[in-house]
This record gives sequence, C-alpha cells and structure tokens, in this order.
Amino acid sequence: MAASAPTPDTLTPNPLYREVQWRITRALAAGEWKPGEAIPSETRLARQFSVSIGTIRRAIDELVAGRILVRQQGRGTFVATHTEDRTLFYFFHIVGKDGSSEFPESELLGFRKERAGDSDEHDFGITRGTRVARVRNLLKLGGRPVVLDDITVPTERFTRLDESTFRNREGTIYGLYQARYGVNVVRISERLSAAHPPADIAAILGMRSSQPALHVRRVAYSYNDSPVEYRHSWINTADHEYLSDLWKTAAR
Amino acid sequence: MAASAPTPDTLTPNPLYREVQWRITRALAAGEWKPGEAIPSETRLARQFSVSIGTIRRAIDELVAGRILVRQQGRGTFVATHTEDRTLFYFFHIVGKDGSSEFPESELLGFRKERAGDSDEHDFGITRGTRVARVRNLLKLGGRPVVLDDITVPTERFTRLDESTFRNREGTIYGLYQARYGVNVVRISERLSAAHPPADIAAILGMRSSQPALHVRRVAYSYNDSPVEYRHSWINTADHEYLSDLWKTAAR
DNA sequence: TTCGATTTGTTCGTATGTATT
DNA sequence: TAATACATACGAACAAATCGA
Repeated sequence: MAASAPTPDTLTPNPLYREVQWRITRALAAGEWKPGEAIPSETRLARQFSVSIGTIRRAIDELVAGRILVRQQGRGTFVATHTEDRTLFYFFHIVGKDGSSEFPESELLGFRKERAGDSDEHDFGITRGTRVARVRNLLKLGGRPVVLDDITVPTERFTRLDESTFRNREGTIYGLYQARYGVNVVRISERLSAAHPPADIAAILGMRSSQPALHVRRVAYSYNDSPVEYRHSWINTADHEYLSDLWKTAAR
Repeated sequence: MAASAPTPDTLTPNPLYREVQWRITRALAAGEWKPGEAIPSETRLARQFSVSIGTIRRAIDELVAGRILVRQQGRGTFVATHTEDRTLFYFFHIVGKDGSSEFPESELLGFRKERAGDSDEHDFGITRGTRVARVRNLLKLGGRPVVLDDITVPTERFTRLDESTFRNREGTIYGLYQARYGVNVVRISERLSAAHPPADIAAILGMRSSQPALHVRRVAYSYNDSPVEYRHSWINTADHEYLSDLWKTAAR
C-alpha cells in the first residue's frame, strides 16, 4: 500500500481567529457595518461567534493593523473612514523638498463616461468594452499645480456617479467612494517611473515637455483584494518629492 | 487655586510589554544577540523579566511585524538577517515593466574615503568633516545596468571598511553591514523625484542625459531610528519600475 | 459634578496543538 | 520517543476611557 502524504484537506485547518477575521471582512464587504459606524463590541461578537473574547481580539488586531478598523478605548471599534485628515496621508506621499507636508487642494478638470479601450486592458487588465468613468483631477500644493490624476473607475460599483457628485464632494475622492458608494479603499499598489509628460499634461503642470516628471500607475483595492479604481498620475518633482517609508514600525 | 492638569510624569506609565520590547531592542542594539542567532525562549525571557509569557509574546509580536525578529515554531525566535534571498526584496523594489522580478547582479565601480562636505550636510544632515566612505555600486538586471547607487557611510560604525571587503562580500550590502559590523538595517526612508541624470551616470546606465531617470535619496536606519547609511540612486526606468505597495496586509 | 454602565487595554494564568531536534 | 519551542484558544481580573443619567 502506497504511503499517502497527509491529504491536502487535512493540511491544517485555518486557525479560528482567521475564520472570525474572514467573517468580519465579509460583513464589511457586504456593507453590514458602514464606514464610521461601530461594529458590535468584543463581548457581543464573542457570544455571536461562540468564541472567546481573546480570539475576537486577535482577529480584530490584524484588521486594525491594516487600517480597516479603528479601536478606541471606552468607545468601541469602528470601520475606518477616509474623512479624517490623517487618513489622507496613508495614500498621499507628496512632500515639499524643503520637508513641508501640506494639505493638497483639489480641482476637477474633466469628467466623462465611455468604454474601456486597448490601453486600459494593456495598462491595468481592464476588459475592453467595460463601462468606465474618466476623471481628470488636479492637485495643487501651495497654490501651484503639482499632481495630475487621470482616474478610471468601472461604473459597475459606482452607479449614478456623475460630474456634480464628484465636483461637490466634501473631502477626498476615497472619502466619496466610501460615503456614497460604500466602497472602501484599503490598499493601493503603485508603479513609478520617470518620463517626459505629454504636452497637454505638461502645460497643466506648468512645465515644459522636455522636463522629466514622475509617472505613477496606481491600482486601488477594496476588501478581499478586489480592484476598484485605476490611475495614471503625473507629478512635477521640481519642488516636491514622493515619499516612501519602509517600514515605519514599533521599536520607538 | 488653579486646577492642575495631571502631571506629565503620571501621564500613564508605558505598558509592561513596551518596557519589555524596549529592553529586547536595547539588547539587540548592544549586540547581545547577533543576527541569525536565537534569542532566549519565551519561557526563559518570561522568567528573566518576571512577566507572564503572554506579555513576552506581545512584546515580540511587534518586533516580528517590523521584521527585526523572526519566529519559527518548534525552533525558536531569531534575529533577522539580510542573507536570506527573500529579505532582499523588502528593500529592493525594482521590477520589470513586464512584471518580471529578477535578482540583481552587483558590480563595484568605485571606493574611496574622505570627509563629508556641504552637499552631504545639505542632502542628509551629515555634519561637515565627518569621516565617510564613498561607494559607487551598479546593479544590473538581466545583464543590463539599471540602478546606480552612490553610497555614503560614516566610518565610525564601520571600522576597517575597505574596498576588498566590499568587493569580496557574499550577498547583499546590508548583509555585509550585518555580518561584518553588527549593524542591522531595519528601516529605510526614500524620497523620489524625476530628473535628468548627470552625464557620467547617464553613460553608466546606457542612457542619454536628455532622458529622464528616477532619482532616489535614501536613508537607512538601524535599531532606535539611528541612521547608518545614505544613498543617492539613479534608476533607468525605460524597462523597469519602482514598486510601492501600501499596505500589504492581512484580510487574505 | 458624580456615578455607574459599557467598552477597549493590559496582564496574568492554563491547557492543548504542532513543529523541530 | 521525549524534550523543547512556538501557536492557538480559553478565561479571569483589573485598569482606563467614554458617555449618559
């Protein structure tokens, strides 16, 4: 009889706290608890899931580390929002070369709806023909244009997204996704390169096309690593820099 | 009588696990346990520090998350090293535009010792006149030059650092710092911008000086946020990109 | 202002499982 | 096989913060 290796399905079941974490994440993705709201208390969740409070805490720990939940002693545990100023800087890394870190001013330059084309498929893997919205947005720092974002979002998850909704939003773009559409961006992946900007973009950023600019290809993800938004960004790095910290961690 | 706010020194003492974490970090900085070595087991540390094993685990948790320690079930807890292939990619983010992720080939182009000058002070805050070593190192991917690093290290922590030590090292540069000098890089901070490379560097990277390149200013830190190494890097992003992921985390 | 209920934060302890040597 | 180490899970007790009565 052939000695059989341990069968794959007995490979060791996921620990309980992962199962709990998974159930919480699914509830978040389903919109059961909305951004800014409190989720049930630890004792309640423990009873609900029939596990110890320690297991609940362990499950929540990682979600807090991933900035998906926020804990506050004495108050409760809340679904993270993009409306607080400090959360902005999780995903915004442009700082002045002098070290200054300002709050960007946003200006909507264009909005239209169309179908995804070959370049979308090539750059981001979006299936050709998918309905998308295109948003051109300018960020100014100290009153001067620094970042131009060309944003592409499949409209499937963003029904009734229109120009005025975008223009009249309060707060950040990810704050809008969250508040209006229940889409919570929890992770982004960016690929940077240096290139000469296209003429129209160079003009907007107040630079010559012969000057180098920083080009960024960004994909933003919601829970469960599902992509929700795609961007091409052009950054004028004459007076600003892109900050990358790896890894800010403990050890005071 | 003026109502006094709670005095600063009763502000709430650090929790016990932070104190433990701090003591472990100090021991690491002092070289008490060296990279690759095991630190005492949890039960031993618990007895040593007179705290519960749970508190020890909590203290170690953050150091593991910060990649300062590595836990292995059944074996022990070890001081992280830079010699394992996978650790390289914590601090190396250059990938092919086609998505390929290769192992870089390193080539030493220059080595000399001198005193820090005005530009060091301006770029990195190094005091003028400090003794430093300068290393020029080229990284090739797929046989072609892609990244040029101009490295500056104060020689204070690196006694007897010379060219042959550098040239004949096995593994990465941070691996050398660790194995030879007990200096463990645990965090880096990078500032990126797009610029035209200087003529000599453009030549090395096989590009024209009129082409844009990615410029990176990096500071590498050891325990307790003490800076140990400074770099200017130039990256040819014709066929490669700089990858920035925020934040790879949980939630499978 | 005070007090009590609620909620998270910290610390302890114990038991059992799994991986390594 | 036995000893050792980390991993998971449970539970208890108290501290600290918050909030409303």
